[in-house]
Amino acid sequence: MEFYSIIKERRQLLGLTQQDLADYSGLSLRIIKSIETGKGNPSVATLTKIAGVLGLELIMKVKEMIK
Amino acid sequence: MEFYSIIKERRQLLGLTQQDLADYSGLSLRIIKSIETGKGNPSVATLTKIAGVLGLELIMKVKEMIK
DNA sequence: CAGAAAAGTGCACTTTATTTCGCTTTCGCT
DNA sequence: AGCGAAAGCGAAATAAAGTGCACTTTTCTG
Repeated sequence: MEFYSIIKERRQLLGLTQQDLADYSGLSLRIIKSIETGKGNPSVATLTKIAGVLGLELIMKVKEMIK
Repeated sequence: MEFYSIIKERRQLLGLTQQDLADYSGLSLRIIKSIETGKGNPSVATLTKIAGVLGLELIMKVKEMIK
């Protein structure tokens, strides 16, 4: 699952509009839109702001190998 | 645990130098250094290149609440 | 169906990440 | 002690993220 779809789904689950997410995260509406449509390449700082609002966390872990 | 320390530890575990990681990921040595010292704010694409080399993955998940 | 709200797009602009150079410092090793 | 490899830092140029505005399209909803 891609970032943008996780963000979009989570936002909708919480009943927030893109404008709400922009306001609460302090990011521009424009960047929220581009990220959710998969056209953006957000920075870690940007993604972290979004994640904070949505109750998500960004983590890096050792990749599971398919057996 | 922060990104940069995970990257650094994983790189060292694999016996790679920063130069190796730069070469394999196609990123500049300079940016590898800044990320590992926590001074960078890389994009998802940049982090994904690094993760790919190190056998790591970047994921976004619902945050666990402390009970 | 009609109107409004939400989502998506294009452009010009500002800010910041990334690159590339070179130099200094630190560390492990014989 | 001294060598070389690796890490850290500075500056200038370039690539790319992020912003704000105006607009179109889609999706609610009444």
